[in-house]
Amino acid sequence: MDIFKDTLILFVLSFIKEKNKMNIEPKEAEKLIKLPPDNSYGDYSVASYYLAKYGFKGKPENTASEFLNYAQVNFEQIKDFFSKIEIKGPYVNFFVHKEKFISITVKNVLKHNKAYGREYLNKPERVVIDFSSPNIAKPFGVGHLRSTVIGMSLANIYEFCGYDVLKINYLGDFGTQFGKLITAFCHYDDIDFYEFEKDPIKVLYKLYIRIHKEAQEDSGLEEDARLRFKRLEENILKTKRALEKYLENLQNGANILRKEDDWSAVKITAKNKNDFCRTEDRQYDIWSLFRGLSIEEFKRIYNLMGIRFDVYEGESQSAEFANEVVEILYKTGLAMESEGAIIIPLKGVKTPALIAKSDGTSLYLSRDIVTAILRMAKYSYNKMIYVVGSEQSLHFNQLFNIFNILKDGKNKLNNYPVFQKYASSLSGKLVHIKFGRIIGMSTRKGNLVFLEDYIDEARLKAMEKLNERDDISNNANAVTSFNGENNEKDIFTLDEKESTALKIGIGAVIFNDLKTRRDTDVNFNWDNVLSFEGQTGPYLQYTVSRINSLISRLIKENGNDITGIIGINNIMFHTLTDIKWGGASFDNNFDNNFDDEFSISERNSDFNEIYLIAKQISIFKDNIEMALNLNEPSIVSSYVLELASLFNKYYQNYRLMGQDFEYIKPRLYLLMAIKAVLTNALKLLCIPILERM
RNA sequence: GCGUUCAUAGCUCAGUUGGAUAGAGCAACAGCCUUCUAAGCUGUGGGUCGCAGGUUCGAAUCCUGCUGGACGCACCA
Repeated sequence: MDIFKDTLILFVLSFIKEKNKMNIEPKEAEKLIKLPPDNSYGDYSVASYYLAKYGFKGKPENTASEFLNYAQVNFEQIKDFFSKIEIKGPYVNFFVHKEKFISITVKNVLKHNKAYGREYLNKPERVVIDFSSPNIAKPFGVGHLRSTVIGMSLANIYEFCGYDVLKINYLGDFGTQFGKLITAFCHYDDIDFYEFEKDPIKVLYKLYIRIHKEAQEDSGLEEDARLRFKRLEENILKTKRALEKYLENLQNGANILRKEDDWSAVKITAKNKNDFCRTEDRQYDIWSLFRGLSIEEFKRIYNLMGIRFDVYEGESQSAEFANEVVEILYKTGLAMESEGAIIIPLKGVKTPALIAKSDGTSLYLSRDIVTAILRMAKYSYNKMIYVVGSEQSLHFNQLFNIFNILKDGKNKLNNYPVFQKYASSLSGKLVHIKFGRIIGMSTRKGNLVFLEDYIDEARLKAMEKLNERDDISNNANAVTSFNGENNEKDIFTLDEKESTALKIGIGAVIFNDLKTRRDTDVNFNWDNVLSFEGQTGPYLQYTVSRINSLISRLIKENGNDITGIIGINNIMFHTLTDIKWGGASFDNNFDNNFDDEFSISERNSDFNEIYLIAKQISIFKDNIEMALNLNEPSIVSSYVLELASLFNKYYQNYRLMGQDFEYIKPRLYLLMAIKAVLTNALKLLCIPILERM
């Protein structure tokens, strides 16, 4: 909340009302207020050219002076907040009472603390976010990293803004490639089952590469793979349920578990492997095992990064109904035959949507149609967001267009009432949040990079830096011989050091992906990622631990004075350890009863720097809103970098330790406010927060 | 060929949705640790916003054309 801005908005609206008898919603008028590029121009300005929309037709400069006139005559109404008005071209610039601005802004943060930035929640609409979505039986590569971190961050932002968010991981667990993998598993008899138990995914990945190569020369293997996949699909279709009935069950909340959810029942060893491979039905069991092991592996990595999903789904779950849906669409004339395949012609899209192959089997697109419908029946969402790379734009364009057609052609589906209800309701509710590719990402050897190796490089670099620092402080000890009191606390145990290094590595990796706008391709460069200076995750983590350390030192030094301060306890003991990151648990406790009076005088030499910090803090909410509306986490990234930079400048230039308590007190509040905003922002970005580093 | 998208400092990117003098970070150079964590801070240099037109009070931003890159374009996902 920015009471200065809100006051100014109402003031402009009263001007519009008096002159042109128009009533405008404050929310709509927000655009009229701009922030000047430099605070020598003022603190807020009214851009008069926007007033043309509200009946002020003349030259912007004339409108501006008309408004200036009004503002001067009615200055009484806003004099509590503003001290001066100036006109400059089309802008009418307002200067705030800065001392007041600082204390109101800082107090506002401390009052809301962990909830700062989310005081006004949006309607509790349900949003499904579909992201990450790796392929099973493959190591988690960096290819899925962007979707994962952008999706997770968006989920956090939506949740922060009060939405009811459902995070879905839609696994790529279906397709002929898995027939190939089963073939490989059965074909090679030199599989090391000891290794398989330890790191099943790596073993499977190697098998896949091996069979892929060999199959190019041996068409028999291709044939075997096709056959095994067919058995797999048959197994799923054997127990196929009727779509109408199934949808009805879903909407009634029936929890229908399928067999693949209990993969742990399957245990394959060197001894019984052949039994599985030879039995037609058991192709399904083999695949089910792969799937289960993959999910377990993915969860381990997500856990490492502080990422959690509400639901794991897979394409295989939609495969069951794909053929039936294609059949319905064909029978009702919504789809047609072309060159033996089934298509849906689309307006505005040249390539018709292909929903079934000429051999009748389903495709990615048809399964996605099913998935969106099943999810609607199950979760009744207001909006579903697919966080998928921009190379799939055409696919989603086709998918969304199909739902427009199903809405227009609703009547043709009268024979399938439940299907009709859901299929026709999806138009306009689906969004494709696309992002650019990572270019030039390869290992030193030149191949696909696994996420874990990537994180590990960053982790090692962080470890190196931590060790460097140890060396420096050891040398310092040798020379000056500290009294040891603070020193003892500052030294990491080996465990702490290792977990810190890991979190720094993760912070570096995640922030590197979230700092640029989604839609631009990311040029990958090891030197960039492994540099922890400037606009990086570690810089932000460092800033937080630095501010944290300063706060605790100040509290320690001024302990007696501080305990007497009203309201500080609630904030002081808001330690960093109780902050969960990535898991998105946001505080709803909006009021800390913080009402201590304080101010920072304009006469102090650090006043202008403090004012700039307060200004940055005050625009947090605006930035969150923008990030939400544009589905763009990088807005939060830019914001938090700027705040960190302002703090670091202040920290470097003004020393607090050793000052009078009267001087320290308001600045201590400021520090706590900065810390609260920084941690709130970093949480939204899934950057691990460190108490010290 | 068609479609989508991008082009801003040597490099990586911002640029408040058409507004005031185009900003950061790396890298380069020059400084700052007996004092709150130097993963930091201060300063210097570095720009025909790909090119050419157009729209208007006003364009890095919108429109058209061109150049160059990325991605996609029927039985993969």
